[in-house]
Amino acid sequence: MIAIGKASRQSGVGIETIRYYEREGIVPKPARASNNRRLYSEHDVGRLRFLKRCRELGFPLTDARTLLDLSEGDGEDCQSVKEMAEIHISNVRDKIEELRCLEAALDELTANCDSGNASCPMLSQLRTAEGN
Amino acid sequence: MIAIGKASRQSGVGIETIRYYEREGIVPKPARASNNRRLYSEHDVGRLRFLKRCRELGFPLTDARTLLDLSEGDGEDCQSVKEMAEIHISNVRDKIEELRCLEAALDELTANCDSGNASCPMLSQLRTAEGN
DNA sequence: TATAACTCCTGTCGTCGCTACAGGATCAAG
DNA sequence: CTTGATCCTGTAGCGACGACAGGAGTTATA
Repeated sequence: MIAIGKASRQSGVGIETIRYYEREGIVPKPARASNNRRLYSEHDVGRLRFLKRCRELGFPLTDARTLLDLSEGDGEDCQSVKEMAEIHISNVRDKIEELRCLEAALDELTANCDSGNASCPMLSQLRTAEGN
Repeated sequence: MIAIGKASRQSGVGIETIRYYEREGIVPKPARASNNRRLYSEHDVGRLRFLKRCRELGFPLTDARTLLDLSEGDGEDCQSVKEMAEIHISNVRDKIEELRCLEAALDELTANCDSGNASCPMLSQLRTAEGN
């Protein structure tokens, strides 16, 4: 059983974040030492690592929580997992598309923006553009 | 001079958002009618539209504010505008790249996820994966 | 043994850009 | 005169933490 600092280092989840997960009920309350300090087991650290990976994959915390629950429950519901993942993938793809449009629009706006210009073409576009 | 609801409709910026911009000092405090209601001029509405377009282009609000200031100041500093825009474009590109990596990782994780599976390959990956 | 330096505790506020109330005043139309 | 739309101020909530403050306990060094 290790203290929170070590659990943080071993899992890659920040100390404040671990306490936040506890407050939010994402992870169960850990054991406490006689001096009131939190004590984590290997299993607890594993949970934190699991959550970390879900977050790195961009899952919202509520999804991460659900995935953790699915992972710890008996009879893994692969179908539910797949559905969640596919919704998430679709959101990611939408976001990519949105950002590509943004990128193109910004490129176009700054195309004629050069240091020699007296009046900035980007600003005048921003002032006068019709709603897209 | 029009009331806030009309200004909202004409600019596409929500009423609460307009008041928020005012509180934050993004736009100057508008005139007030004798009944204490805000009154907006054409120019005020133009400012709101300008901000709306900046936000649609993904600029953070502080940048939008700076762009607005540049736009209203005398002697437009096209160079500054370009710099801000290029930093923003670079952020957008980074984000796209990040999301593409995510997308690939998610695709791989869910590849073997089928309804017939007793134990979910995605969950077991999440449990055992080495830190990337 | 004294003290410094570290880790931990609880609790609260700040981030970003709004959005959604609550609770009230005022206004326009029928 | 009543209904309903619009407006006002002020505050709280979102997501997912991060950064304190202020205190208590622990470990390492002189």
